[in-house]
Amino acid sequence: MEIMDLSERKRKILSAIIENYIDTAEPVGSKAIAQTTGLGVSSATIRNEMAELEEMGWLEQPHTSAGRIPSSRGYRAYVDYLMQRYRVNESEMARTNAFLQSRIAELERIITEAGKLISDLSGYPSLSMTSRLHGTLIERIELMPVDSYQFVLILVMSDGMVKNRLCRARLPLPSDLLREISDVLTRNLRATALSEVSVHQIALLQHALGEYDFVLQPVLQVIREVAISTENPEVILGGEGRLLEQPEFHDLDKTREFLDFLQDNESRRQVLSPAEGHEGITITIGQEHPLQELRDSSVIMGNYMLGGRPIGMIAILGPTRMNYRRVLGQFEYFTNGLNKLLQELFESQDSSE
Amino acid sequence: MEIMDLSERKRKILSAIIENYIDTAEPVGSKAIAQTTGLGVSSATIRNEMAELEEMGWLEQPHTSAGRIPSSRGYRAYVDYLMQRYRVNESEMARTNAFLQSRIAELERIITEAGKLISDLSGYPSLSMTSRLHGTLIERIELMPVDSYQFVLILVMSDGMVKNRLCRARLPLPSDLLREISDVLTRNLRATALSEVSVHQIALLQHALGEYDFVLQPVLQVIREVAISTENPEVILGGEGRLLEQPEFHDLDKTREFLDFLQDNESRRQVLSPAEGHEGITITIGQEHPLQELRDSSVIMGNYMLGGRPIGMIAILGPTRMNYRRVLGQFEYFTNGLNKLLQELFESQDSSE
DNA sequence: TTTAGCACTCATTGAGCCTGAGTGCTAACC
DNA sequence: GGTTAGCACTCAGGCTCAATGAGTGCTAAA
Repeated sequence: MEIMDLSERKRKILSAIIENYIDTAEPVGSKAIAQTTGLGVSSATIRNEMAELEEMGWLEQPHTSAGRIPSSRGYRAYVDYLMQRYRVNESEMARTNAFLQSRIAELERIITEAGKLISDLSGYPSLSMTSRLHGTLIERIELMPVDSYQFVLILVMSDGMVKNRLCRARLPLPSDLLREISDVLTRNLRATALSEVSVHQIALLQHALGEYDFVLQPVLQVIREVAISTENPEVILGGEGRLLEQPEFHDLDKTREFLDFLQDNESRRQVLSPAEGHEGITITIGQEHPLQELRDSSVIMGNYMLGGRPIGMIAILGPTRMNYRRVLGQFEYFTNGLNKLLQELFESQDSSE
Repeated sequence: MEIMDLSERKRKILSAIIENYIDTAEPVGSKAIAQTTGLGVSSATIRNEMAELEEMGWLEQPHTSAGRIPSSRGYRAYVDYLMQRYRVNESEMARTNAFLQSRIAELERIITEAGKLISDLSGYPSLSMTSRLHGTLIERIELMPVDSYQFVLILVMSDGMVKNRLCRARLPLPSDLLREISDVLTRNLRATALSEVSVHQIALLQHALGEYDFVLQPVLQVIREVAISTENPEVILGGEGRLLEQPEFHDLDKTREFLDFLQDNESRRQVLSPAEGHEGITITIGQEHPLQELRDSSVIMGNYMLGGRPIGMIAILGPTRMNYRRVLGQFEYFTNGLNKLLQELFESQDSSE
């Protein structure tokens, strides 16, 4: 039986139960529904309807003499069909816009900062990950003097990503020499993917640099590190403390177990796995998630693309009783803004090539 | 009465009680002490000693028929005089050394990463903060091309700190033009403190850059942002979830309150305040800390210096029952390594000027 | 000075009971 | 046929109360 085949009244009752349960975290009784929904029928009628809704699998009962709580299927129907749109309020808009306008132009950081913001707005913990794709190439390598023995190594990638590192030299390096070395490095390594720097190239460089070949060591190390972090992106967890605000995490032992589980980067990546390849927003509710550990949780995930390539993901984690309406509203508002920003960025990049 | 005026036996008993309590988080009884310490006296004797220790203020009793727990004063004596050194084990050494050798040369990051490591090793949450002092000057400003409309702005400070930002231009900027602009910027702003860039300098630059003066906007913005973050350093909290592993945080409401308190950056800075100006390691136990919120907690703080200037702080947060012996051992081992590394860095910087 | 022994205290635990919220069902009503 | 009032029933949560046992202080003897 599809949700839309139900009577208007049943759907109203189901929505009311879900929203009430989301608010209170307590099983919802027939009396409360009769009073609050204004359907003009008695609690007995509601009881009959509720019994049917349970039989059809939209609701569950923790024990005989308790009220009803939504099943995963109930939440799913709510999220997909019943829920009304949440209007993001002034202050949420303001915070989001201020964030987007600040244009923290390093992509890595924009995503992790965005995770914090989302966690702040929603009141649930968030996960965020930047996935830099293999397509990006070395654009430039520059060594800039700090003092005569120290220099900053700067690696610029074709998509504008920048890595820098402070290095010390065995020999004094005057700035014009550094500039020369930078040119040699850039000429040899430009347009190479990070993971494809060849032995041949290295040998050439070693030859070209002569007694200054020691600068190759940090250069290659940075390249290796960036390549590795590209393949094993770190997923950042923020606002974990907010979990405690949810009554479902009042069981200390379980909560600790759950937080332990979230400590591990590999686990975090698996939390995000259902959204892989899905553009836009993905939601998993309760058991829908492949991970056992998340059977009592829901995850709202957003995948961000730049010119067809995935560049990052943000997710919000909450109990299945999460406030889908509000959180989705906030998430969508943010996602739209960010995507517009990314779009602009992409177009400007595009038009200039 | 000073702790060292006590009899050898009393001190042994006090140590044993503290260590037992640190392990179990349960009040310690006379029988347990009689059995485990091997003093060869009966529990009755221990009882007499314990009663005296309590009278002198080293111990407390939660209620008449319970065992004893250490007072703040007791912990203090333990930390200052009684505690034996903890020998850092192989694996802890290995992790610490690997970390230090990786030489994450950006100071900002070394401190925050260090916070994570310390939290991992100790099992308690950690705070970390980089305090860049006002002494540092602009060393160089470089604009590097990404494509014809985009460039990376790189700000290098005299202490090797680097900030970068991806910028878009209104006009195409060929690379030799960018190089020229970089030279103009660097010549005009070099050796200026971030907070002291003058209106005069800006006017000069504006004049010199002509129609390309739009690049000034991002440059000045980055300078402003870095200046602000210098004065209001962010204190980073890591491993907050580990608090839950401590039985003293089994009271959900109090724990949530505590975590809320730690959400605020200003509070975090106040947590670190007792270590300000103190080189080396500072410990506050229970009520010793000026903050009311920390009356049941202890804080171990380390201040890191480079050439006489404070450059960062790391702290571990735990219940007063924290395992001082182990944590201090780990903290000291790490601090020594980091200080040696910083020392080297400083010397090399020094010798080259 | 140490110890054995005893009376006492009190947090913790579990059993038993009560209460109230909520249900399902039935019979009457519209 | 749908709706409702009413009633018997269920069960989680909160309460009291007694039993348990870990631990203490004190005293008298070694």
